Amino acid sequence: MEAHSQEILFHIRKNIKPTPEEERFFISLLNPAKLKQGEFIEKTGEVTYNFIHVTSGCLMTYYTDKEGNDQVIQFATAGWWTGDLHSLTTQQPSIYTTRALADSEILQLPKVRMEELLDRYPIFERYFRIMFQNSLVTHQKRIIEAFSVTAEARYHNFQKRYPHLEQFVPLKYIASYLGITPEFLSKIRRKKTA
Amino acid sequence: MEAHSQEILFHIRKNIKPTPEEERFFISLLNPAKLKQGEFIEKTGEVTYNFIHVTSGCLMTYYTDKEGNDQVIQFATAGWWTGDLHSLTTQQPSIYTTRALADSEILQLPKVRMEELLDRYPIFERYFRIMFQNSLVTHQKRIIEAFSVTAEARYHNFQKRYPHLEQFVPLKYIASYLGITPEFLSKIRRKKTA
DNA sequence: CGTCTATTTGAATGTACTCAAAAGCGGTGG
DNA sequence: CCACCGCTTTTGAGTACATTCAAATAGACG
Repeated sequence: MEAHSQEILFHIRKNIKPTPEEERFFISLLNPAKLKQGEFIEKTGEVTYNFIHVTSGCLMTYYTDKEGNDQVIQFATAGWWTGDLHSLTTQQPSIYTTRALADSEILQLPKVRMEELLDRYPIFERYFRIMFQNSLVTHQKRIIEAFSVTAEARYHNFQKRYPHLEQFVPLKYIASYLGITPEFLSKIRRKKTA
Repeated sequence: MEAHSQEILFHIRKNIKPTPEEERFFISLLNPAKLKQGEFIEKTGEVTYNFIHVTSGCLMTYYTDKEGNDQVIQFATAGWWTGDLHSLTTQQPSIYTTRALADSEILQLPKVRMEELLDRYPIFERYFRIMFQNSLVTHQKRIIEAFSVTAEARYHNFQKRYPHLEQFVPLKYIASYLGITPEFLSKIRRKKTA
């Protein structure tokens, strides 16, 4: 079994305790892939066929509105799942784009394989239930923050929460994630450094 | 079987097809309750012991920050689940308050009963997995909207999406849900009516 | 080294907030 | 049935946070 598989099993075992057979089957469904920095894995307008697990590197998912402005929804580093859940579920064209911010390794779980998995071994229903539940809690907090905290405070919280990301994520994407313009983020940073 | 039970089964059957025995067991775990308008069901600082399903009426969940400002997270009408998932999972004190906006009927699913249910009938893992997955999609869209759309447009989207809510929810709570002040919502409304 | 993109800076502007006060509305008691 | 009280909603003036636009500077990559 490869390093890839060990990585994802490590994350899964934090939440559920599958049998060796369940683990083996799960791993057998995954398609590994490597992405170069800047490479796209899912594009707006296309249907999403895979749920994506990040083994190494970093991916970002963003929404592009009619005016062409990008809004970053998520940065996904090792151990995270990413992609467009809505498109994956409904097989409608995706409203998001996902691309690699750094050279990355991913594992792709195709929708139909995922359904097979869940039908055969319901313990994985529990796994994804817990993942989504935790993610929901995080999303709720982000909504609160968006509405009740200034951009400056949001940036400082971001730095505390994801210290490693600031190292290599271009500031304009961090600005987008925080819901502000790159210019304003620059002004916030000047203030702090001064 | 009471009206209560039929209501919740109706919603569950949209997502999964439980056996009669599974349905019977599920229903047996629920504690019905009635709430008067304004009544609290979960309070900040207290641990959440129940997952709450709304059968009729309307509940709202909000976060109160250090300055005492309320931020409405969710309105829950018939067919919705509500409460503080984080507190329910971790048994840490809740950061949210949940109260009835109108006379309401709810079904409470205690945490320990929910765990029993999920251990015994994994089909309910699927049910909650789907619920959380759908909720996540909605939350992502709300984050996008918070950051990339003006308050005026958010209000109009809200009107389209929840036309029935505006009938009886005080405007100040709608303002809070939209992340704006009641004063500013009033100004938006004046503009439209004029 | 030159080119392309990311980041910074500054001035003018706009969106939404704060504070204070008036108006509207619903219930309750005399 | 009306008057009063408390709470919600509206209005207005002044202000603050964040944006837009334009341009300069800095970095990264071939």
